[in-house]
Amino acid sequence: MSIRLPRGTQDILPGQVEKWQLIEEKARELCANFQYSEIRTPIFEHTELFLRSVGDTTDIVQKEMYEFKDRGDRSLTLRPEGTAAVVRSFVEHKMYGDANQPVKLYYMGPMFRYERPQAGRYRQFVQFGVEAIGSADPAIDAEVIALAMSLYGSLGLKKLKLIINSLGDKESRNAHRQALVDHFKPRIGEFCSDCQNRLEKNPMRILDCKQDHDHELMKNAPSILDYLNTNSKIYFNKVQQYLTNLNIPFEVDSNLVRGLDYYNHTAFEIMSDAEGFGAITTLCGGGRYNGLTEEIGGPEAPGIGFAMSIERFIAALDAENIELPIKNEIDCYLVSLGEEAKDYTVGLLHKLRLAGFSAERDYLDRKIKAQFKAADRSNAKYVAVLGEDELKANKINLKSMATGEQMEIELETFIDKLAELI
RNA sequence: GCGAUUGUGGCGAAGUGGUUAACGCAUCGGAUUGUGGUUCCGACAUUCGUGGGUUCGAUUCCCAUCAGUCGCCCCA
Repeated sequence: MSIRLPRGTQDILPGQVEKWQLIEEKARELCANFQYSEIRTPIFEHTELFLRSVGDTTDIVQKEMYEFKDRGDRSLTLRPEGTAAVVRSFVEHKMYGDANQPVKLYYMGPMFRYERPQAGRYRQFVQFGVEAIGSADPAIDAEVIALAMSLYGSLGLKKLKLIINSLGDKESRNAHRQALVDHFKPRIGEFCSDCQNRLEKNPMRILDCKQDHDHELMKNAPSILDYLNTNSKIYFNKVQQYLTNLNIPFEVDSNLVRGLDYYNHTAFEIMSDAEGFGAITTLCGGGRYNGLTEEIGGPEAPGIGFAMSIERFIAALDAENIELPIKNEIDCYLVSLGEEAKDYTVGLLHKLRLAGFSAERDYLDRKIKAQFKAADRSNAKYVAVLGEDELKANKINLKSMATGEQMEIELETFIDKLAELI
């Protein structure tokens, strides 16, 4: 049996990879306009980093980490998400001392989670993410959200839903937490075992439970929004005001609880509304993480960011039947007949390419008809035919595949002539 | 971790306890001795995910295993 790719991974083949390149290109462009710089961090980190940042009660840490020991018996983990590493790097390289503040970074690369693969879920997947660290201005929350929405918009996605919530600051969260415990505790026995565990560790995540979603205590559970203190309330209102100014429609959903422990204040998710998108609808998730830098051993530096999956981005594009402007054309395909002409095309082909044309020839010793078919299949604009006759006369026959028009050209002026035509 | 479902040529897809494993697309060759998207003709799976069992015989029945797909949990 031949070796197949590991479960939950995928090969991105020609024909698909162009979509990736286009999205990556757009993301970089947009980041340049928004003034975010790329940062590249390792694919793996010390396991400790994720325990401290993502949180050891989260599903990511409890059951999804690709954790391994290296030869020095160190516990390392393939990164399950990007924020932890970026913040680690921010602290490690003392970027809080940089002249430009806040520090605005983006990353793009593979993440790893040990899960059962299904639609829109992989063990290795690619995230594009952004982090703005060093500012607690609600305007930057809006900026980060606007960046994500703009990227989706720039490729034509329309059926998007932005959901936001505020988890408040520490004081608000604690007050809410207490209210939740008081609310659920008397009847926690009626909930699923997960929720029973959550009650003490992270009661907020009970709200996120789909199993107990219809329980009556769920419906009148205390909402975080009622427990926001004045500062948190002002902050959240500002974010909403800015989004409105930017003409970005959104919904507030007080049940939106992001899965990672480090979030506070603004949390948001962008979903696809497209039909046939499958069970997974979240394209992008993010939020504010004031306090995370301290968690990792640095000074205080409030941050916010998001991460989006490129796989899901593409799935959303497909679900909306959006054709991306991708073309793969050949300027000139060289058709040759006879040994001598074939030999000659080796050099001519190279010259064409160095002159800036995309050019190709046959390598399978095919008949002229098959060479034309190959040229047609690969969207060649022109086909140049070189046979014994042409070679003798020092000419080449150039044919436009669109019009069928043909002309005889002096071999010496061939490249110049082609340049005029294209 | 749990559940459902599928696994036949490059792709799509029929099929049966017994021998020639349909068909379509793609590809290659020819009709058209040097010209593309049409048409016609021809070629193209010692083999039905892998291992084991039942059987005189298994691609077809059973078991296991691996893999894909979808769903639950959770998430990007």
